[in-house]
Amino acid sequence: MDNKKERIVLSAIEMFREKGIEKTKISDIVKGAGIAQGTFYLYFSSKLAVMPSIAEVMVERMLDSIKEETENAKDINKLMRSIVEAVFRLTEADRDIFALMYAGLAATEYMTEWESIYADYYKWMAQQLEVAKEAGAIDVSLDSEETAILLIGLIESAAEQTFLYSPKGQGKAEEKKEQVVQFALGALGCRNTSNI
Amino acid sequence: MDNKKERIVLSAIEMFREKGIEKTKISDIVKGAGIAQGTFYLYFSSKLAVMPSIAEVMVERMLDSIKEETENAKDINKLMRSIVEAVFRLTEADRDIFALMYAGLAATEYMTEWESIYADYYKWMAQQLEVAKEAGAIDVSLDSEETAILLIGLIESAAEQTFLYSPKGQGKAEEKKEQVVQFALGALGCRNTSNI
Amino acid sequence: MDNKKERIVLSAIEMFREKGIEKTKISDIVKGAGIAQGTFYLYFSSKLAVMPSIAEVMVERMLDSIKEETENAKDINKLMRSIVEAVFRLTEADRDIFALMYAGLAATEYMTEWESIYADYYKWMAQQLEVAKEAGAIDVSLDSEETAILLIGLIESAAEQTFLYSPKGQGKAEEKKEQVVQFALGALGCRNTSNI
Amino acid sequence: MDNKKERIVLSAIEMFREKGIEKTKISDIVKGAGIAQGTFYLYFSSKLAVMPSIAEVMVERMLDSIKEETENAKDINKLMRSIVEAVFRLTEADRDIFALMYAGLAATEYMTEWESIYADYYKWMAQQLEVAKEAGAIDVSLDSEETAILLIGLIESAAEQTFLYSPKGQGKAEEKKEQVVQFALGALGCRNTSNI
DNA sequence: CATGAATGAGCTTTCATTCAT
DNA sequence: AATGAATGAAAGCTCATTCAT
Repeated sequence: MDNKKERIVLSAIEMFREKGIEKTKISDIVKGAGIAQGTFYLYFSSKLAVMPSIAEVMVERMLDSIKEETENAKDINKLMRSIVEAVFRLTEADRDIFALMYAGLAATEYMTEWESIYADYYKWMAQQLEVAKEAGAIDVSLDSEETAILLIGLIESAAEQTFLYSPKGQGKAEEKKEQVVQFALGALGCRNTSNI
Repeated sequence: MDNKKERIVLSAIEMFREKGIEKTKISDIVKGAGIAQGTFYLYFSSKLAVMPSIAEVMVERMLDSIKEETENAKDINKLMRSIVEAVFRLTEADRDIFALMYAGLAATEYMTEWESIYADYYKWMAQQLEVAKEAGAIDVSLDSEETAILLIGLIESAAEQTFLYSPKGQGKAEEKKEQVVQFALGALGCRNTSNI
Repeated sequence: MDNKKERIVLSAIEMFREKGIEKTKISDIVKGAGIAQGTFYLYFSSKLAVMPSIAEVMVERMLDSIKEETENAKDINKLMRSIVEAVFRLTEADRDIFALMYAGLAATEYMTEWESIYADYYKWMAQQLEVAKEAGAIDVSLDSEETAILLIGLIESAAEQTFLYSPKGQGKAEEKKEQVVQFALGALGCRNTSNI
Repeated sequence: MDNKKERIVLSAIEMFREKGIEKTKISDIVKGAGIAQGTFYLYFSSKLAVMPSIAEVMVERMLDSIKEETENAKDINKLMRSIVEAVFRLTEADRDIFALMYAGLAATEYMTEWESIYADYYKWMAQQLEVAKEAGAIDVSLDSEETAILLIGLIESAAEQTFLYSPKGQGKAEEKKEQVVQFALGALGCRNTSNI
């Protein structure tokens, strides 16, 4: 059943996180999934071919988490803070998986699948910006779609820089988050409102 | 001689770019470098251990190229445009190498070397912001160091999104660049000046 | 139904011819036969176990073709020419199948089934020789049975040498055939009659 | 060294003979050759790629043996007897190897290498026929080259039929040999001389 | 009788690493 | 320092075979 495919994906996430991509063997994945070696090949052609499925799961988790976090954020200021909060939190928690997602997708021909994987995420963010525009909170001349993409890229790169690439940056996470929020609000044309 | 080490790095860039990281074998690298199999191990302990050296070369190229491009940029507006221009151009030209750099570093324990590799790049950008502050062109309350990091992350993620992850995004590169410039200037607190 | 068995045999001929014995998988055969993987085992115990059935089909085709070709051959001279003609023609057309028959049978314990598969063929040839003897056309001291076997072996080996093993021998087929006919007639003790 | 290649070929002959082609694993071959698994692939790309080398060895052995056997055969009659004797003897002794040679070569793309492998054998036989012609022992109108090929094919097919394909034919080997000799001499146009 | 998803033993093949030269 | 033939551990992958449906 498709049950099997899902079990492979979840096991792969688990294993990649535990041992890294290079050191994870297909035999590890199938062991974790509780299926036979050959069964793996009925669903995926190689270890890296699992990556898009993993990314899908991760981005979905990310978006769910952000939606939850921003449930009570009524103004753009709070919204942005909540988003940054969620992204930083998840990047820290799953830093290894995010790293391997970038690695896995980048290392392969699957790279251009990114966009479709992020589609929902981008769309949601664009909708938030639309709402903010209607509320007169941000610059109405911004292109919501494109700005959404830039915002997400900005926040993710900051989170990655903090948790993935910086040996000691994690202590400064709070400052970093504040910086990103300010930077983002400025870019959205509502710096003043953000001064508290 | 150190000549040999350099030849290994250049050959590795070439091979990784041609065949991807996974499929590049040490035998390919040494063949390209014109040295013997065993010699590789006198300089690097593994395939991925070459990554930091590759990244160094690439970031250096990137910074050199940006410096050249921004030579005549006298105000923050032009400066930002020039930087975006340079980053987009290089990302497009060397998109495969950048992808593999992220992949290669992310896949390994070398990830935290990123920061030191980017150090000069960050420093240069911070200096530019200082200059802009002194000229009264941007918000003086910004932390130059941190803002530099965010700016670079923002621009790179936009370029990557355009050239690496988006199957057809390349046609919209000009629009994308303009968006990033506006976004960045807004974040720096000088949106109005950027209106042409 | 036995329909299924036949479809397996025909599909196996097709597949072996297309991809060779080694590279033909049971999955290929069943795909070609339009039946399920498991069904194969209801009729044959393995890939090579299909060989005798294939050989039967092929030798039957061969004998039918020879009979047709020799229908109007009234003297030993014409008969021999017609046989050589038919064997060469079929070997050329089905060279790949003959090769794989030898291979398939030789590679297994089924090798000694050859003889029973060839039985009708040998018998028919022996009868022809008997007729020729009665007509005083060939040496009456020959053992028809044994000579039949030798003749068939001779002609087949010549045809194989021409079409299977010789990269460029095919251009010389006409000469070859003439050589074989002369050789055979000589062996049968009727060289002079064959001079035209 | 080339020593290694030779050891692989000899071990392959040994193993194929013992266990058959299908059941012989590359690990068996390398074990027999006393080399490492990987070393095999420095010399041959697959199990079947060894076949031409095996065939070379076998045909060489065959020719050597025939030469030895025919050393004292002064007339065509004795010569033919000696050749048949040698071919039958070797086919019986090495029946399994001959079977696998046909199987192995036939099963692959190496089939057309047969001709070059047999070249020396054909040449030697043609020379013998030339000598017989000069001695007036056989029909001078025969094409030595082509007749040599037919003769070898005839004798081999008879020997194979006797030892490879016939379950109980081995008891009749002596008769078979006599039949072949008579058949061959007849074909060469010297039946009368052969009547003893 | 027929199916075909699942199996997993065991093969082929790779390729990083070594070390005598 | 440099070599590259040889290694062999270990991985990928196949595919004949089974068996619940």
